[in-house]
Amino acid sequence: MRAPLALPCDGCVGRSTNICKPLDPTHLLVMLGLGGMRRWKRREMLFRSGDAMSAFFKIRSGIVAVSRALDDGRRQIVALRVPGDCLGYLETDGKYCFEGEALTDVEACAFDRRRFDAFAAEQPRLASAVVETLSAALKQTGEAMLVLGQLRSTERLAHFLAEFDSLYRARTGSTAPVSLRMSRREIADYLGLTVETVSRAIGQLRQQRLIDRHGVDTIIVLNNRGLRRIGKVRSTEPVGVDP
Amino acid sequence: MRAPLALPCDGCVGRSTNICKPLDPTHLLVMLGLGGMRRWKRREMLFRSGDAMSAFFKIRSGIVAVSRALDDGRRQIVALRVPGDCLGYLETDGKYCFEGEALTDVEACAFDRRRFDAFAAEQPRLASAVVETLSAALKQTGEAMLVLGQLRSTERLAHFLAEFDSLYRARTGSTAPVSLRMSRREIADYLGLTVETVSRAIGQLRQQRLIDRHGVDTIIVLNNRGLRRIGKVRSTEPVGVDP
DNA sequence: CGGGAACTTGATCTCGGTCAATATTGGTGG
DNA sequence: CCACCAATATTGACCGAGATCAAGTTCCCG
Repeated sequence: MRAPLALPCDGCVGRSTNICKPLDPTHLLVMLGLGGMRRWKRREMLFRSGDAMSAFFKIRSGIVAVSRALDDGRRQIVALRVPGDCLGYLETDGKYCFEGEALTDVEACAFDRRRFDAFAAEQPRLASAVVETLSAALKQTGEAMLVLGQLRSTERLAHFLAEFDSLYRARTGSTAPVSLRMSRREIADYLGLTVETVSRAIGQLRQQRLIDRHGVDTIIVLNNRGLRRIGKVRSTEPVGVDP
Repeated sequence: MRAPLALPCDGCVGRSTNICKPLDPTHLLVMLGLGGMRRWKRREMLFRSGDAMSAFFKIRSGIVAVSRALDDGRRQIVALRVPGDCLGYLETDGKYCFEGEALTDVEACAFDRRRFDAFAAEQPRLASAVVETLSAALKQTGEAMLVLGQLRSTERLAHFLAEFDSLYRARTGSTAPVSLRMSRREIADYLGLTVETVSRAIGQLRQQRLIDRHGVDTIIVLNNRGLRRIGKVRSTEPVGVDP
């Protein structure tokens, strides 16, 4: 259960205004002051580590990678954010402390942080939603640390694919094959591996008939349960039954 | 800046009551209903993954490891919590989702979660302190993912020692050598390495005169800055100057 | 089509894991 | 307080997963 933070940009697709799921319309207008919905193209940065922070974002469509880089070029993708998720919330004395990069074309609402904080201070409901969101993120990163610290390369990939597949299905309700839209480099930076190793791991899982490919960036999950077993996913999904 | 969450157990050492840094004494009595201060001995569990969650904890003294384990024995320590920190806050449908193990003898205050939530819902100040605490934890885990995913063994150890040393100094104000009180296994489980590799990495850093040892579990940091350079610590410390 | 980027595949190397043999150490009881 | 012993740590030899280096190959996109 992720992203319980309901914000006014929700459910506004195709309308002429961003405000339609109100808590309290008067306040929402204030919050949206920073610019409401914005768009980014694939590979563009929503924000950079060290930039002065003004806004955080709630994704309407697309996928964003939140990452942290070393001077020597190594980088670690710390989380993937999908529609409904928030990002760009963490700061270190007024500056973003991670990078946010659009992995696909992205639409997101920007919220002025100062105004949001002021607003949340008077809205216990909203404040506790923020706590929920942060708690969920913290659980995820705990799991991610287990993956990075303890799993081998193929286990890591299986874990990732199973989780992403489940998340994608849960969010879209779709049965269509998942299109990752992530390059090998991006997957590698997420899993703490090299592109070559990711490539080989994909080969292995394919040989085991757990996944298949249609084009480079569409990976079809044939056997979610099998992936979960290999990836040591402890959780309760998936819903459907497969071989 | 960690652990901004001020709770009524703070500053109560040596008094006959736990309540002395009040926000509002009437409410605090309610919150403390679960039992106030408790003690654990080294190696005891404060809570286990899967246990029904009733309380979370704020550490008065000692160090606690928060971890996640695999069925096959592998485990990953996800965070170290020191005096002033809270832990045991995350849950998955009413159950703890991590393990909390005392690395030293520990004193901590237990807070009934339900009552705390109810209380926080009416105290915007407290709610935003929770947000602060979770945000800080999330920044830490982001950094930890970078360490696990991108750094080599000696870099990981250097990073860890530098951070722990700084944290320890900041919290205690002491100049005395840091006594880790962690076994090689615990360090290994934190850094995603084996005990042998940790042992060898300690040897290397010692050869470089960056650290020294007095007994097995007291590691003396001789050159914090040097460790930070090796461990790719980007942050702003340390305060003092050393060679 | 053509060219360049991304991906795959193969060969080799290296870091860290594994296994095994000491060496320390700290806790316990005499 | 000391001696002993089990637990923990160190060290060495070897191995293997994954990194690195180097070709190919495929896939986009103009």
